[in-house]
Amino acid sequence: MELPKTFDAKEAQTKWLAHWNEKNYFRSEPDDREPYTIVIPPPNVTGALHMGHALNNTLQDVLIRWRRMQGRNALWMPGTDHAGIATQAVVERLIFQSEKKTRHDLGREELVKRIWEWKDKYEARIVEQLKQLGCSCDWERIRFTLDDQCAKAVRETFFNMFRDGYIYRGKRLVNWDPHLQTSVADDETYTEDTKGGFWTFKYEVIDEARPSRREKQYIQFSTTRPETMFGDTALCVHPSDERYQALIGKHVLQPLVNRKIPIIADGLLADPELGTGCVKVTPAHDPNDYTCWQRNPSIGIINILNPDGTINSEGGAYQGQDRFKAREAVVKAMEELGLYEGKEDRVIPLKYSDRSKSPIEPYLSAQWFVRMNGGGGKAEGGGRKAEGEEAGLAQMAIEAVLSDRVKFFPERYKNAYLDWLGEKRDWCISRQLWWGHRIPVWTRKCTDDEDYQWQITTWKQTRNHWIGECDIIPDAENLTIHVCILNDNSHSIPDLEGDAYFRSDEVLDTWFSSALWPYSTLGWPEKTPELDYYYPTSTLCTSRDIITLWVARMVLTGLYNVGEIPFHEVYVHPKMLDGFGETMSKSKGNGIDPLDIIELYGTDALRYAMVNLATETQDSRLPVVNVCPHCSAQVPVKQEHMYMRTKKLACPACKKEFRPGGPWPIDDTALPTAKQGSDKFELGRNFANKIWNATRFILMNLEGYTPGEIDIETLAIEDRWIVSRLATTANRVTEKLEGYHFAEVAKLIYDFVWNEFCDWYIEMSKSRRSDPVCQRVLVGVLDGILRLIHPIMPFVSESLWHALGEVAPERGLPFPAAAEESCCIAKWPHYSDVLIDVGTETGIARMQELVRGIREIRNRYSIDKEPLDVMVRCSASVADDLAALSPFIVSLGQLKSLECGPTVLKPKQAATLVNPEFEAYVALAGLIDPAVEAKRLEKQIEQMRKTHDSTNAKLANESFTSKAPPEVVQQQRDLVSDLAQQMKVLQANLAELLS
RNA sequence: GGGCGUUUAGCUCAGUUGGCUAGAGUACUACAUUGACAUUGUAGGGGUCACUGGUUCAAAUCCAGUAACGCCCACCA
Repeated sequence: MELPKTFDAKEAQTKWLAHWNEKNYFRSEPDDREPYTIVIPPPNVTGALHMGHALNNTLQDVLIRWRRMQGRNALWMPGTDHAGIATQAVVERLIFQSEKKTRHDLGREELVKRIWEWKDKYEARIVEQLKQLGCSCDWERIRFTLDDQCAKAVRETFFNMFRDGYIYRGKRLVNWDPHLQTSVADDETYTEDTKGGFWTFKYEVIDEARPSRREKQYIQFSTTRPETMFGDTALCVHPSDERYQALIGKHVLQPLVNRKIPIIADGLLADPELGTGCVKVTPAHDPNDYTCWQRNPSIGIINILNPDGTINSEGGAYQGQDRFKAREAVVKAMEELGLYEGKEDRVIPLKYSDRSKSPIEPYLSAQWFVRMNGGGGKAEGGGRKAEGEEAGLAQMAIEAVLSDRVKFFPERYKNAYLDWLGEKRDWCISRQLWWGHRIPVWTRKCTDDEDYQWQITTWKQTRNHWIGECDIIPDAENLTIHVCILNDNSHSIPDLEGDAYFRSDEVLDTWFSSALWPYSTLGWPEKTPELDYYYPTSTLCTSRDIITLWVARMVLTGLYNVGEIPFHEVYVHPKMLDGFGETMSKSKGNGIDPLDIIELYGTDALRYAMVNLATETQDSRLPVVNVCPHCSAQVPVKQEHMYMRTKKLACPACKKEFRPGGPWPIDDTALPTAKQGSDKFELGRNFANKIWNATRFILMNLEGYTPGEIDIETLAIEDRWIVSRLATTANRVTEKLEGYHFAEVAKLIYDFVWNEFCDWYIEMSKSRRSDPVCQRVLVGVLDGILRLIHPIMPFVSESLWHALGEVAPERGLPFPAAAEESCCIAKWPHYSDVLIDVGTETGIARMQELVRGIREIRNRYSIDKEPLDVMVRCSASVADDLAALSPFIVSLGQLKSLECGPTVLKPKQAATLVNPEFEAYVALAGLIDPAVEAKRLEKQIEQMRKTHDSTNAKLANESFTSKAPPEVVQQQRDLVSDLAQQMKVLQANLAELLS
């Protein structure tokens, strides 16, 4: 049997993807085994997967494949996220580009239809990419956060929270676009430095004790937005600002609307260093003032704007004026009143709407919230409550982590989670969008109080009987009634609408449905066998920037809805940065397309690189080069190529032009685009090829292979060694996986395969080609390697698994067994500690040191091939060990002769190798230049002396010998005596050279 | 401004509870070449562990401070 000379990644990917699919290996259904479950962080359907996804999903697949091999019933639940604003914005932009139509031109139904079409296309693309990555998801279970089942879960959650009083109607400042008359999400806005002003005015202080006092007292304050003055409900100073101590608690007169407003102290709002140190408070039109009002609710809050950006009736005479016109008018009026103190020009960061490019107004608007703090307070008996729910939803989620029921890896990320939840800020769940779960609330604006009362009575008495489960939130202030019904049915909606209850236009925050993901995907609210079996899931694997938005909310809703945490462990992986230490993003144009990498290096190489850079503490940089599409030369990427500023580059090698690689929005037909590459991926590709060729070699030398038990007692030392190293490695790999130390897993396997198995064991096996024991060991170790490598590099391992299976279907250490039909379902290796033998490992290490020393001397004297004579002076027991390995030392060191023992004669001209356990003399008659060799020896001795003397000095220090642990002191003593011994040998040799 | 990180070889990164002469990969240099693998092999050079103090017999490692960088959150009337 002979394999091709190199591993063909593309061929293997095509072949095994189809094969695995056909065999249905990744299907999981509840059974008697212990489950291992991961729900995928659903990628947004906004576009293609990027390297962050490649990292995230590779790590999940490693965990899933590993656990599957361990015999767990492994389910990786796949799916995608509708991603509200992000998706809607992308589709809207595209429609506008191609058809010059806005969403208002299309209408809600048409836009949503278009987005669904978009979703179908991109979901398919994402699934295809995940498959290309080798992800072993149970694809039959794929879900979407906006599908019917998720909608059901959303509806159930919303209804329950509504009924339990966790959902309430509240006011909140939103970004209002007066031009489009809609609110916009934060990420739909951009901030631009804009010329503005910094005006200083004064208000008159009302002296209540002596109202007739002649001399009026004023207080100055500054603002960038004079027109909001009608909405001022306070002035604010810093509590420790000495200038204003006497004024705190007094009132001033707002002259334009003749309102008396207080002077308050708030250290969070007022900055004594800025302007006059006094600031006006306009809660309805400024986010900071708004939070100030929340801290000081007594000051009140007044909205002065109409939805179109004109001043409303609160502005008195200014009603109807546009806000910018009003600004000038206000300044003029204040000036006329003698209350204007001056203006300086200032550049102000101003928020604009992405869509209309017009300035955003912070605008007070009614929204739906989920209460985070305290019980809902509405559930009377009957309502099912999770344990600890009285303390509030946030508190439940906090305690789940504090009690270690949910564990974070690395642990430090639990701070981010706890800090954020600790603020217990209510969660605004309504969004003024069209793409998402529509809020299941119908609202009636009642005509008068009588109507309002009648409606409430009706609800209580009759309507809820035939509409099904429903609940209401009455709003007496606005004579409004909100109804939430659990299930739409044939008569409920017409009935409601016939009675002038109209459904909310708004949709839910996209995180509301994501928050239910771990159990909505398993069928909740139905009591499915899946929910019972797989929930709580095992591991959540995510990136740190959504610990708050997503992880915290999953824990919270999981406890509320299911009464149980959603996952036991949260693994937070590092971020991938570009070569300059910046996060990769589309707008910067510094992203890398995983499909480029797969194309150039293969999936296994990509996966290896991802695992290898998933270190414990650090984010990882990934410097890339452009691979010239003409000649494949590697052209480094420079920072100025980012933001897609560089449209073309000339290849320094072939002088032809190309476009730099990256996430370009459109294809350029005129100029070929470079693919991007990196040596990080070469490492993985080379490694896959190394394993391929090691297998290739083994398969070529298996003539006459018979399976059989390995008796470790009678094994040759090198066999004993590699078996011991395999057992050690496998057991450590398992440990590292359990702790999510992915990079160390990659390294352990790489080192074992390359530096031990290939570099040494296979080399040693070459002189024993037809030895059945050696064949069994080779096959057995290779078998273990393929299993170990499979979670990281599934394709190459599967290819080799099948190739090996043809020749050696029965194999194993120490007992042979029939190999499984696929590496996917092969048993994860675990070797008994009996196989580990430290003594043998040190014996081989000594041999390796000797061989390396001989090679070094060969190199130093440029002796290519000529066989050498080597004499090793050592103790009798070391001599025995070396004798057992002497054929290998002779062949690996290309020796003519090797003599070991306590009393060997050293030759006159020899290069010396020293070691605590032996001295080796490599006979080099006539080849040594005594002067050069002497110089080298002197240098070596000098270095030894330095260490020797400093260590000796340390030992002479009594505090060291008394305070340091005895084993450390002993180590140092041994070091000194070893060095002394070795220096003696070298000096003797030096003397002989010079004589 | 608050929080969390990072700073070790030209580059990308390891370095467990402080303890042998600080490691790997890559790049570089020299040599090798038909027998598993040039996606290779053998060897070599390359480090004031960001800086300053402190604790300790002993600091890359622990503590404090400084500087630079990154991320998250808040904010600039």
